[in-house]
Amino acid sequence: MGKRKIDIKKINNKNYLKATFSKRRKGLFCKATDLCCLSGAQIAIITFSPGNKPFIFGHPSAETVIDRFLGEQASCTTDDHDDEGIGPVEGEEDGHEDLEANHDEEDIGSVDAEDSHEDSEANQEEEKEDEAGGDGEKVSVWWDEPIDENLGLHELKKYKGLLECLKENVASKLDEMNKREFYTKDYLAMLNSEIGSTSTTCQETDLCD
Amino acid sequence: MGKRKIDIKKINNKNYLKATFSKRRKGLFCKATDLCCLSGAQIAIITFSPGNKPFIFGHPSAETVIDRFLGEQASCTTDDHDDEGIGPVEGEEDGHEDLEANHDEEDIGSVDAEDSHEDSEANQEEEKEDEAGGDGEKVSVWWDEPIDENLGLHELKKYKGLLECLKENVASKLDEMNKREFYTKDYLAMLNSEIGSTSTTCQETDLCD
DNA sequence: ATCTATTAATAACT
DNA sequence: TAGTTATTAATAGAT
Repeated sequence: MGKRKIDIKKINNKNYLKATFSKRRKGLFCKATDLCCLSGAQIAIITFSPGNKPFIFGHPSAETVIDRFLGEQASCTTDDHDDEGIGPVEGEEDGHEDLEANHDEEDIGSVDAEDSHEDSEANQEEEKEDEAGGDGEKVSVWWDEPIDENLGLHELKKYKGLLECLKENVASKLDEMNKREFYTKDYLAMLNSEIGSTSTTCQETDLCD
Repeated sequence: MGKRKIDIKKINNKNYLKATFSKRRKGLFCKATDLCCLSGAQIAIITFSPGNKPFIFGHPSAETVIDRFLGEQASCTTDDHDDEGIGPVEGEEDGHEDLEANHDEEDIGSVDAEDSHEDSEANQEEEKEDEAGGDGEKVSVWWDEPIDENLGLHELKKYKGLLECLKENVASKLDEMNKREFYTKDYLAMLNSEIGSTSTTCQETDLCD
């Protein structure tokens, strides 16, 4: 999708590698957000960059989705190939509702090691990839642009749109399933508190620019 | 990117929802694969569709990346906001090498509940989304198109390209770090056994068509 | 499931 | 290192 078609093979140039990883990770997380907003799907993405820095995406939170996955895996000891270690997920707890998140409360939480802007859920943090040596580890949640750096109206608008999107998503889910209020507790409460506006349905807030 | 710009908001039409989720999940996994191949990053994606079916992507395997993430998280009990439950990942085990996968052996393993083509790592499985009721659960790994369905030269070519890509990726990593041979055991061995060809660098094997 | 008009992502450049 | 542009890639709507 660039000015020239590139081969999907390992990039050796460190600078190009870093730039490409950053751009494409951002694009990946953006795609994931779109998918969450459009379908209400639960998605977690764990990425370890070439510099070994973790970048996490999660809706409703990485931990929630991971726990659910691991939980289903654990309860699925039926079929096994041979020695693949962990079996697949299966029709466990078949009719498990929609927002299956038997957790306490975490969200698209963001934690950061250098700055400390742990405020909203839909956080965006930019991690400057060091070198492959990878000594400084960080966790990035939901995109880049640390709030402290590009802090401005534009960023806030993006957050707002994102949160509103999640809000609508949760609302839809609840309406659809009409259960699991604890889910709302975590998000709608947060959303309403974090943002004092009404509704933007996250459509034109250029989440992916 | 379609014939008309759409709002990124919850889709209510069930059929459109399913179609969109399928298409976009495929696109998401494709993007993840590209990123893995290009940068050598470790990525895991856990998705629960609107029908509550899990679709898993992982390189080198979902479990590997998840374990690494959870491991770093566990060893990072330093900073904590308040009651967010789980803290972030931090500069733990700072200089941890590249292929940090203290696991036994799993890979982009694919497990499936209906078919049973547990052969290669870079597996692609198509899960027909049921309805939101979600009674039949499955695990999908790396794309759709179950081998048993579209089984053909085209699919094999795609697998081949994908595996070769992973192979090159692993090879690059090893060359770069020169350690963790167990990693190779899982993949290079598999790759060499699964595919009797040479090298395709997964560039023109249209992994994302 | 395929096809195609469009939009969106991004490689190269600045 | 962030922004711009030419192209390619993803995909919404239709078949």
